[in-house]
Amino acid sequence: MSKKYLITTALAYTNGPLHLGHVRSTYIPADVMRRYLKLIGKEVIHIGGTDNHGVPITLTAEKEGVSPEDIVNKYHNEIKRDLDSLSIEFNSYGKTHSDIHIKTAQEFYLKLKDNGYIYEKDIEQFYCSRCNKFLADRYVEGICPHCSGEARGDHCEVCGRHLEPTELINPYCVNCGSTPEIRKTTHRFFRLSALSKDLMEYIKNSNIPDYVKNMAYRWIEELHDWDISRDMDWGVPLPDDKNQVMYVWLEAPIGYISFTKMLGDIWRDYWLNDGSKDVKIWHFIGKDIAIHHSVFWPGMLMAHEEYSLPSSVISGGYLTLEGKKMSTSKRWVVWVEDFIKYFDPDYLRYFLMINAPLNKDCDFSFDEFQKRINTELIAIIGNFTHRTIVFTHRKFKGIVKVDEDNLKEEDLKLINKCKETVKEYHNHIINFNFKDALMDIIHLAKEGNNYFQRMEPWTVKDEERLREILYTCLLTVKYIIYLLYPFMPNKCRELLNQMNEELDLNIRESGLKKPTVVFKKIEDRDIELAKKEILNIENEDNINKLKDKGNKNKDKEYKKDKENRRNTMDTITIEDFAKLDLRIAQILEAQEIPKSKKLLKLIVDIGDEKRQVVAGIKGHYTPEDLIGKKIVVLCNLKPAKLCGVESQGMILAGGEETVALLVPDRDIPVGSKIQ
RNA sequence: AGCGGGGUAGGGUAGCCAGGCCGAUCCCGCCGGGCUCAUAACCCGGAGAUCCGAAGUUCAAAUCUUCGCCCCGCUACCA
Repeated sequence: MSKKYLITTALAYTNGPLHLGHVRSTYIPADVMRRYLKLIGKEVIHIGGTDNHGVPITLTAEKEGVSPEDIVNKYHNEIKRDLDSLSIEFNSYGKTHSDIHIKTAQEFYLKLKDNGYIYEKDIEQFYCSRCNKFLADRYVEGICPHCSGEARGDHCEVCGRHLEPTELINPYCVNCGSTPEIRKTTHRFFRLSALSKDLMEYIKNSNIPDYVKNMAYRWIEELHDWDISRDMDWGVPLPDDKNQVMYVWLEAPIGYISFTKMLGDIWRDYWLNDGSKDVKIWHFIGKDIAIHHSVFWPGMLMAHEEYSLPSSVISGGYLTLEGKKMSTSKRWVVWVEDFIKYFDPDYLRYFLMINAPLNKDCDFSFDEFQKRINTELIAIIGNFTHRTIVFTHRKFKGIVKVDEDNLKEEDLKLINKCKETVKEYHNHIINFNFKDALMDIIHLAKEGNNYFQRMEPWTVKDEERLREILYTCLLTVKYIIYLLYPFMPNKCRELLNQMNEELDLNIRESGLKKPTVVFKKIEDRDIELAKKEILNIENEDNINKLKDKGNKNKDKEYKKDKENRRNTMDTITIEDFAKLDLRIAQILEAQEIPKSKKLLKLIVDIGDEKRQVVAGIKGHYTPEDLIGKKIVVLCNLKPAKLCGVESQGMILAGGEETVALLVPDRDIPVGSKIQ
């Protein structure tokens, strides 16, 4: 094994906080690895940060009427807070919108230029004269010339064909709807194609997982040069043309280097490739950016010539939520911030790592989460550690130590199992098989339980023998804590604290604190509550299950709880109410949104302007019913996109099975304020 | 549509690349028994799988080949 390790995690994009998918595919595995390497005495640093440039951030900023910096700072802080809340630790955590990064990226660019990898070429791009800017591919939509379907930028949504954006029929700017013109502009290109042989060789010899390799090979077969400049002003300015910025995918990965530089001169030990270094660079990422990290980024590093190439790219699979694809816009997502209000962060770390092998897609479901925690972690591992500590405390008030030479065969058998488990676990971790590593711990705890059962320490009268048995159990507990620590650092610290012990594989004779339950069960009610409040669903099945159990008290409690929550949520002041801009509006147009089950798109007159509002009343009202109706609209609701359609307000309606719109019972003018 | 992954007992999942050790692994669930130190936990035993379908290669296939069916993800902000 190498001595030094540089672990990086994908730079989070600062236009939203973190959700469970992010942490499962990237941050938790990286932190587990980091903690493990540190535990076995390696020099390891974890470098991360946020990616702050690119078009989506400028759009969000425009929408919210603030500067891109404001958006970046807001989400940078939220993302870091989420990472902290899960005990994901960094040696350095930076921002790409920072002096050190901009300087590093510009130097990198100039080096590529000096080495002959950058050239200029005129290209044609859409330019929106109303928005006054060049439009990135995905901000132009139009009709596909092949199938007449709806196409976006360089890709047809209907037939799936790749298009040149300029081929689009009736193109329009997604932002303002006007027809963009084609303008010439001079872009910088990175001579990636010159590197295809070297890249092929590099990938073949690297430790990148096979399926990433396969993807990369296919990519390299048709390697094009890379357009690396953009006509906009939010980003890292090109050092040789201040009117353009670097394409984010060129600039962002350089952040791994910039943020290492934040640690001072030691950055050279990790990045400079002078042939003498024994450093492994591991990039933890989500599978969507595997190509960037296995082809583009190594290509950049090769062209630069001074830096080490990644040793491996660890590409995490995707997470679905309750069997369905996550979607931030459809709000089918669990944010880290919300999750940890209900459950222990260490439980999340455990679950996400044991649920499936890292490279596979898998599902997060609240029921599965509860089951795994209660029946595996708590019933097997937690039970063994707890029964050992409680029993020892009762008998001896402290940790007992004995001479290992006197131990019996059955004792040594368990201790041997501990030692074997350490080896197996090690192999699993360094091969990124986190699930298997956790299974090793479960198996060890099962052996522990088995031993405890067979030895029946509660019947043993001979004190010396009892000490031996408990010593064997306590030692096994220490092994379990040691191995579990990278996954559940806080719970393990708690256990060690109770035992008055250190994080290692020995035990000392010392006093035990009065044991308390460290791994607490997840109750059905917590799961129901979380489902309801996080996912916004009431799971009738599970509520029924509670009833079926005949546990009337629980049922009553649950109902009471529910009512309490309703009541506490209700009281607001008149000032709160005054924040709502509610007005009488008239529906001018209404049409169905084809892709959706519930939504109608309405154009409403709110007095001084017309608004597009999306309403979830399809099936309850037909578009014809609605036109001309006067209704109530909440006008100052933050705009949102539903099923891809912008909604600039909310109409008021009530009811569940039968839905009714709120309408004024006398005729009053459009635009009248509700108060 | 293209690309990637996958279909193994009630639910998850290992094995498949390097065919025989597979009369198929492990975790949960289920059934029976035991124990009472422990968070209704723990321990022992058991039942339960035409390894998606069809054809082929082979002395031998869950594992290789071909065809078909089905699921999921990516290709669009997003790991």
